[in-house]
Amino acid sequence: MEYYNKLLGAFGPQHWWPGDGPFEVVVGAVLTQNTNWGNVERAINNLRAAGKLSPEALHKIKANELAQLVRPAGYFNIKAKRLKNLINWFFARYDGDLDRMFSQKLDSLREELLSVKGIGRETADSILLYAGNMPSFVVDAYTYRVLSRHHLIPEDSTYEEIKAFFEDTLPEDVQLYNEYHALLVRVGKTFCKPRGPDCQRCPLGEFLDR
DNA sequence: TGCCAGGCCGGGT
DNA sequence: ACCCGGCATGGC
Repeated sequence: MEYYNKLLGAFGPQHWWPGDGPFEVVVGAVLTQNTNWGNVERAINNLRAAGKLSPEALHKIKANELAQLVRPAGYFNIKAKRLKNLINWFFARYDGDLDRMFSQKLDSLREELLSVKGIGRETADSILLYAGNMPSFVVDAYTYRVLSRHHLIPEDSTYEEIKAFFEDTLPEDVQLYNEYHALLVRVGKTFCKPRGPDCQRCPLGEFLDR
């Protein structure tokens, strides 16, 4: 919580995924896998312009046509398949009804999402938190890098361990999880580059090793 | 120009 | 149980 307050004080609210509706967040969560958000926005704009930004439209569209629309997001063939996998499951299991899906219990819904090919932990947690407003902390490469560089977690921590590190010590608050993750991405982008120390003026303090 | 981006899967040790 | 290559566009 102390780190959260430092980051919030340094950067202010990041307002991630506020509007646009939960379905767009679901789509964005898949498209942003290992990809810059700016490219994801282009892909989403393509979908919107083509009238394909709805569960029904994505259910009907063919994977190869979808791939061309999401091309700017990179890995477009694989992401088109992953989106189709998710949407097919979503209709088979929940009849394309987001409210029904998010009325499930968090843990069981998370397991269901993870069973869809192409939906891993971060994507599942992003959907749960940012689309479903469910308290599932999102871990990503920045989270790991920032925490391990500052020796807040062991180098060999797993995803689930890092997730538990936050969930076990923070109040279970959706808005807090939302903002904290966004702030960790922000501080990671600004100060914790993949290479080099370059941690001057980091709100969490400097680290000396790389 | 090379490196990086809000990962995940599948195959090989 | 890890480790690694593949997937691909756009910005700096």
